Amino acid sequence: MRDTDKDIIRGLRLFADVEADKFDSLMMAAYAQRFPAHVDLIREGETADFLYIVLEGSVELFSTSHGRETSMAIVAPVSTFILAATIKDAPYLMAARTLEPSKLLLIPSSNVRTVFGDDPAFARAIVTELASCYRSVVKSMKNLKLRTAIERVGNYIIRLHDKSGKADIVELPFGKRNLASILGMTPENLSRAFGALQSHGIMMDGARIEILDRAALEAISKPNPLIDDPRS
Amino acid sequence: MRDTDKDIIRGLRLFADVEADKFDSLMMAAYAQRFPAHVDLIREGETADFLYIVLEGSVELFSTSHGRETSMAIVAPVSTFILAATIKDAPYLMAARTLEPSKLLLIPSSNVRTVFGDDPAFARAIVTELASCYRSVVKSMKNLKLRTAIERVGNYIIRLHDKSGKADIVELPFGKRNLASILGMTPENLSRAFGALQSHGIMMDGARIEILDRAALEAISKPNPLIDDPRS
DNA sequence: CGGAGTGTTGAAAAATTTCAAGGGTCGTGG
DNA sequence: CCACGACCCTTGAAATTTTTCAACACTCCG
Repeated sequence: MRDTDKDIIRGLRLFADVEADKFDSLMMAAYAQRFPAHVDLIREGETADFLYIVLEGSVELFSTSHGRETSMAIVAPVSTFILAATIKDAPYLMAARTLEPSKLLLIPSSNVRTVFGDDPAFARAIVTELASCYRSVVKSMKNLKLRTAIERVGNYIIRLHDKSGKADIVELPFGKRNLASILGMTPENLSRAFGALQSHGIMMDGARIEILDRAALEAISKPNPLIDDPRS
Repeated sequence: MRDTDKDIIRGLRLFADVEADKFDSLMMAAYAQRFPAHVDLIREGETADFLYIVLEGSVELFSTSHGRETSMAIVAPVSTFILAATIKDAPYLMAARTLEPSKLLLIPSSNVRTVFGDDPAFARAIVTELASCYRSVVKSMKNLKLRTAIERVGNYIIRLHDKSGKADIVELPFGKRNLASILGMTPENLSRAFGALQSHGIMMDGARIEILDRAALEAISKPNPLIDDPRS
């Protein structure tokens, strides 16, 4: 692995306080690799041989059952995925594929578990990361169960707006088909939701969204920090 | 705390390998308490002062947003709840109330975090428990997003059947109103789903369900181990 | 004996999905 | 370089699912 990669990884909260020799032993076993877009990385049901970290690009986590498919999450840099399966040495509950050309770090699960046992700082970082993942899924589930389709779309736009530093125009970070699946609806329904929201403070133009009236958007979306706030 | 309680707790996987003095320091700070049915234990947004463990009875985790409410999970003995908030010292994302008279163990969050740092065996147990919780929510979410209402109800019955050791008659462990919310539908819709399933291998009688034709029930429910299997 | 809470059923309303068609973009191969 | 096909997004209309509203039976408890 290249030293520049190593520096980036060292900077992650997950590894920040890991002892030097433990970190080196993890990195020795790990390797960074580039993948083209739309490549299958893992399949549901396989056992978790590696912990993955997205360094560049983005990865879709999705699940399938009897002919239906749904996106569970999109992982952007810099984040881990399938940490829980790695910890439990259990089969993946979600499949993963690249959405765009991506650079990933793969660390053998057994090494992760070993260092977890040897290095309390790493253990603490792992458990914090896992707790964050858990809370993130809980928020997704609240989003799905407590909101209508239009509210979900509206709040998604509000979050984009916040992330952009309240820019006048925000851009969808991936295709509407994927977004629809993440938000638990069909692409057609997402299209109509965007249409409906144009009377409530936004103006769509392809993947670009102009925020004209944030207050109106909030009025119909009813944001809730305990669902939307990425901190907490 | 009574010694019999202590023995029960010592038997939990979470505490099985904890060093004796660490365990005692946790138990010294903890207390077991009985609560009547339908008592609010915690509210969303409060900070996580305690880790809870259900010793007897059952607890509903639920969430609210702008006048709507949904059940997120029902916690049966012996399990923890709100572990992630405890670890992160963050606000609860879910509220909790007893469903029936219950006995709970409350351990101050700060003690949990301290022992987590001091005792590698406890750290490992915590992270395993948390990973299980995470995987459990992911499965719930797959259940919601990949299945129709009838399939969710059918698979719920199949799980009950399995848990009972394939008894001819199984009993719903809590009210249909709660079950409907857990399964992401209205009580009316659950009623109709039960009705529809009577042509597919079951016979309802109040809270009792007779399993007449497991194969027919599976045919319409399409079970999937990566959603339904509580192990894995 | 009320009265509250729970579960069921029917009918109407609303939300969502499905099906079908068409416009647009992009990349590849002729 | 252009044409074609593949894919994505949008829109309309119909079908389906789900929710809502209303009424009613039943049980449990005070």
